[in-house]
Amino acid sequence: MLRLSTKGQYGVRAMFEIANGYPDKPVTIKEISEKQAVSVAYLEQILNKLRNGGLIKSIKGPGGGYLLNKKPEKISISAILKELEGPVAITSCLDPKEGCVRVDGCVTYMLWKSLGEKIEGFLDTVSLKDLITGALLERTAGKIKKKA
Amino acid sequence: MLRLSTKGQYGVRAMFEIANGYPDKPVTIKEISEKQAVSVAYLEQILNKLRNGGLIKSIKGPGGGYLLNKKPEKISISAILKELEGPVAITSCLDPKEGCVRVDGCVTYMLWKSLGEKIEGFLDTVSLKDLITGALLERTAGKIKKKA
DNA sequence: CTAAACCTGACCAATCCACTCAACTAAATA
DNA sequence: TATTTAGTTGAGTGGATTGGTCAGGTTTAG
Repeated sequence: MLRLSTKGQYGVRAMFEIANGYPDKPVTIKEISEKQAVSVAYLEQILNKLRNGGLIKSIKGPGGGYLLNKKPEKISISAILKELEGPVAITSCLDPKEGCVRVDGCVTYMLWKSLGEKIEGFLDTVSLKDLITGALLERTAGKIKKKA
Repeated sequence: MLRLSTKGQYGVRAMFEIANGYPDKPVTIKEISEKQAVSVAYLEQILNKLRNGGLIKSIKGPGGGYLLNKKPEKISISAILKELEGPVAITSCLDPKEGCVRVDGCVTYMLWKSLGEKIEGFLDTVSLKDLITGALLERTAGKIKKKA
């Protein structure tokens, strides 16, 4: 359950590759495609969205490619996923584009809302830099492990 | 992103209705259907899975219906959702039925793994009883709110 | 001016979702 | 034991979404 689509997954991996060129070495689609094993055509779709969202910028012509638009530590996983897949919305009631029809379902409403907030809270705290430096390993070790 | 299917959503709502009959008043599919606005035929599928999973039991014939198999506080939302939709698996690499093909993708692997654990951890701590008593409201107030 | 590189939109196969339908079996009660 | 209530099972289906591809642009450096 709660599977993330490939767009989101590939998007994060692509951002990771682009981050490796930070701050001034443009990374081409072809490079990303080869390193992450995703087709160029599909990557174009994904990178286009990320560019429109202001997370990356592109340089055309020979020697061109993609660059981060902000520092890696300023780009959260949450921001990447939101650009590609919209906000976290466990249920349709919680999707800003839809809404809650049944009012007496409020007990479960709070449940899904809480879960969504928890997920978003977590993704907000992880940045591209954390991905690069492997900071996630330490963090999760401290936060998730139950046994000291 | 990360939408839960209706099976999971309806399943939790159905369990909530059945919990209202705990410990000995069987709740019929029809009642659940009416109160939760879900078709009888679809509920049959859902309740069947939950019964096979040992979360509820059924009594046939007149006066029959569905009953919880355990105390409401012993049934977690996590257990309900797992029965209906399988384990949390943000990516296919984390699905026990599939697996990780690319090894160098381990940075994102940890990311999705951590997220999955966080989600599961949360769903484990919420029980049907919490849903009934509204305990979720207090809990989330304490856990999620950042500002004291 | 041409090749490298990005941009755009149409298109498509396959899968999954959210159900419905039809027919069956088991239990209770009259 | 006949009837009725109620759960059981499996197949089927229309529509939406996913996960891409393809063809043909346009822009820019050299």
